Amino acid sequence: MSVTIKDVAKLADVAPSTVSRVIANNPRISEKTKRKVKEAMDYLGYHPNFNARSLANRSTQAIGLVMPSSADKAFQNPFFPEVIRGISTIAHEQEYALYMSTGNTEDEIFEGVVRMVQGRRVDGIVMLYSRVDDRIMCYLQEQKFPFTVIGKPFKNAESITHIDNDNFKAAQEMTEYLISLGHERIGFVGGNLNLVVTIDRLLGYEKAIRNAGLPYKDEYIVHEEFLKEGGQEAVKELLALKDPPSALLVIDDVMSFGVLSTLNELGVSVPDDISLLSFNNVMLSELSSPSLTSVDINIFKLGYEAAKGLLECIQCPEKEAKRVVVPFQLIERQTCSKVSGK
Amino acid sequence: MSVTIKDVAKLADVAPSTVSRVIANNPRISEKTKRKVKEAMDYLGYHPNFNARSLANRSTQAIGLVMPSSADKAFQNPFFPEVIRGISTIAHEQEYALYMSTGNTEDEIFEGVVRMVQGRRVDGIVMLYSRVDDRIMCYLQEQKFPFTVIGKPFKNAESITHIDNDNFKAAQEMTEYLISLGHERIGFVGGNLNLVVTIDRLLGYEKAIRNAGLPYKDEYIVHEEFLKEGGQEAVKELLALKDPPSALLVIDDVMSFGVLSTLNELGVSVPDDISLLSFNNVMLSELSSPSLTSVDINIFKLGYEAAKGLLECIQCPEKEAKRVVVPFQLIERQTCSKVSGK
DNA sequence: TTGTAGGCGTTATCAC
DNA sequence: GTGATAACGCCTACAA
Repeated sequence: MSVTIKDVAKLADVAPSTVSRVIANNPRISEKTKRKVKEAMDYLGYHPNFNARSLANRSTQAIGLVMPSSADKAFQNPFFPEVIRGISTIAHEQEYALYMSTGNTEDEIFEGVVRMVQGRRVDGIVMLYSRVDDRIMCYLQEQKFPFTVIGKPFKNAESITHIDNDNFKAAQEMTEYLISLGHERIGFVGGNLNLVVTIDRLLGYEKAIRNAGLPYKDEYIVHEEFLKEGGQEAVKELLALKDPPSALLVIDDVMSFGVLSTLNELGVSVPDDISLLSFNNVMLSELSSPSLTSVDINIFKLGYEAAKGLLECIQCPEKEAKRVVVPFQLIERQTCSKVSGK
Repeated sequence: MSVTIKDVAKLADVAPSTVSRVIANNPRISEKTKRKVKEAMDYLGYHPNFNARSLANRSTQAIGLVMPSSADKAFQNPFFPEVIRGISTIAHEQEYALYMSTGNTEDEIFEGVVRMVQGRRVDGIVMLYSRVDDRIMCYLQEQKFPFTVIGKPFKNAESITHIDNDNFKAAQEMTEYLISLGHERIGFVGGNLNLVVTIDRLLGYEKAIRNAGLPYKDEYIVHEEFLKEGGQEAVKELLALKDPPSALLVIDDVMSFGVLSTLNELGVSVPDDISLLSFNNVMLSELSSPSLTSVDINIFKLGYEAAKGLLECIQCPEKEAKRVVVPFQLIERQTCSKVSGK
C-alpha cells in the first residue's frame, strides 16, 4: 500500500538496514549513499511508519494529557488551552505528539489512562490538575510510568516531579495586599476542596489573616461549583452575613466572572462596595467590567515546564524527581480598592 | 518486559493465535478455552499492545484533531473545549483515542498533520475550523485521507463530509430580529475574513439588510482580531461614524466581551444606547453584565456529529460525503432591546 | 561502511 | 475449534 523502507532500499540499491540508518542519521554511513537514499525517499515520498517504529523502538514519541472530567465545569476554563499551548510548544520542538484522554466520568477517564499506559500508546503523561487522593496518580506510581503533575501532588510530592506556583505564598501575599488596602473582613471563595490548589490557597489565606491578628471566621470561607450557580450561591451566602466581607479572594478568574455578575445583579458595586482579587489572569480577565485584578500564575510556563520535566523523566529515568516553582505576579486592574473611609 | 500474548498462551496452554482470537471475541472458540484464556490474562495482568495491533491491523483506533494555530487568539476560545467534548463523547463510545496537533505557526501545524497522516498515527482527522484556501484540507484530499470538517469547506463542499450550522440563514434571521426591534443602523463585527463562517454570516447579514430595503453601508462592516484590541478598534471605528449603528451583530461571544468592555469604558450603555447580538453562546456568555444575547449554535453537537461522520468515513470508505446541518437557537438575554423611541 | 537475520507484539491465512 | 506460520514496517546486533 504505502511506501516502505524496502521500496526505498530497492530503488536506492542498498539494504533496508542502510535506509534505516540514514533515517536515524547514523554517522558511519557514507555521504554518497546517504544522498542516494535521500533522493530515493524524496522520489517515492517516503514517510516512516510510526507504529512500526514504536514497536521496534519501544518509544511512541507521544505524550498523554490527562484533563479533568469533561462533564466538569473546570474543563471549559481557558486555563487548559493555555497550558496545552505551553506543553505543545516543547512537544513540537522535540517532535512529540499529544495524546488526549477525556471522558465524562472519572471511570471513563481512568480507563482511558489505563489504555494509554498499558497499550503503550504514550511514553509519558502530564496530569493537568492535582487532586486529593487521585486514583490515576496512584496508578501511575504503581506502574512506575513516567509522569509529571501540574500542581502539587497531595502525597509523595517529593518523589513526583511537579510544576507548581507557590500557592500558599501567593494567597498569603494577596490577602496581605487586601489587608494593606484596609480590608479587615476578607472572604475566601474557593472551588472544589478536592483540588490541592484550593487547599494551599486557603492555608495561605488563613496564615495572612492570623498574622494580621484578624479573626478567622469560618463563615467567610465558601466553596462552590464554578460559574453562575456557584458564584451566585457564594455571593448570596456571604452578603447575608451580619457583617459581610468588604473584599473577596476568589480562587479562579472564571469563578470571579460568576461572582461579578451576581454582585452586579444584586446592585452591589465593585470595587466601591466590595473588592475582588482572583487568580489565573486568563485572557478574558481584562474583558470583564470592571476588569479583574488577578494574579498571573504564568499558565503557559506551567505547561511548558511540565512537558519539559516529563521529557527529562522519559529520557533519563534515573534522574530524581524535582519541584519546579513558577513565579506569580499581581496584575492590578479595576476590582480592588481601598476600603471606603480610609 | 511487559506481558505479551505469548505469555498468556503459555500459561493457558494454547497457541498465541488462540489468545488473539479470544481478544477479538471470535465466535468459533469454545467457551471453555475462552474462560481459560481469560483467566490467564487476568492473572498476568495482560493488556494488548496497541502499536503491534495497529501494525498488523492497519488501524490505529485514534482520530486526529486539527486546531487553529495556538498562537492564534481563537485557540483560547471556549468553543474548542466544548467541541472536543462532543468529539470525545463518541470517540469514547467506540474506543477511539484523540490525537492532537497544534503549533504556533501554520507551517508547524501543517507539518504536524503530515506526520499524523504519513506516519499512520491516526485513522482519520477532524478539522476544527474551515478557512478559505486551506493547505491542510487540500493535502488531505490529495492523500484521500478520511477527514471531516466543522464548518463549510470553501470549495469542493459537496465532496467533503462537513458539519455546519446554516450560518447564512442564522445571520439573516438574527439581522431580521434586530430589524424587528426597530433597528435600522446595524453594524457587523466580524473576525478573520479567511474563515468561511465569517463570510457566510456576512452574506446572511447583507441579505437581510437588502431585503428590508435598508442601505448596505461598507462602513458598518468591520473585521478585527478577537478580543480587547480588536473589539476596541471595531467599536471606536463604528462610534466615530456620523451616523453610528444602534445595533451590532458580532460574530463571536468572546469578541462581544471585548466590544462590551470597550463600550463600557466609553460610557456607552448596552442595550440602551446600542444593542448587541452575537454567536456561539459559550458557557461564559451569561456571565458578562449585561449577559449576552447570543445564538446557541450547539457546539457540542457540531463536535459529536463531526466525529460520528468521520467514523463512518473510516468504517465505510465507499459512503459518499454528506452535509450535516446543526440547528441554532437564539438565546435572549440582556444585550438587545427595542430601539429607543419606538 | 554495508548487508543479513531475527525480533518487536499482533493479526490473518492456512492447514488440520 | 485450534495450531503453525507468515506478514505488518522498522530497528539492531552481528557478520562481512
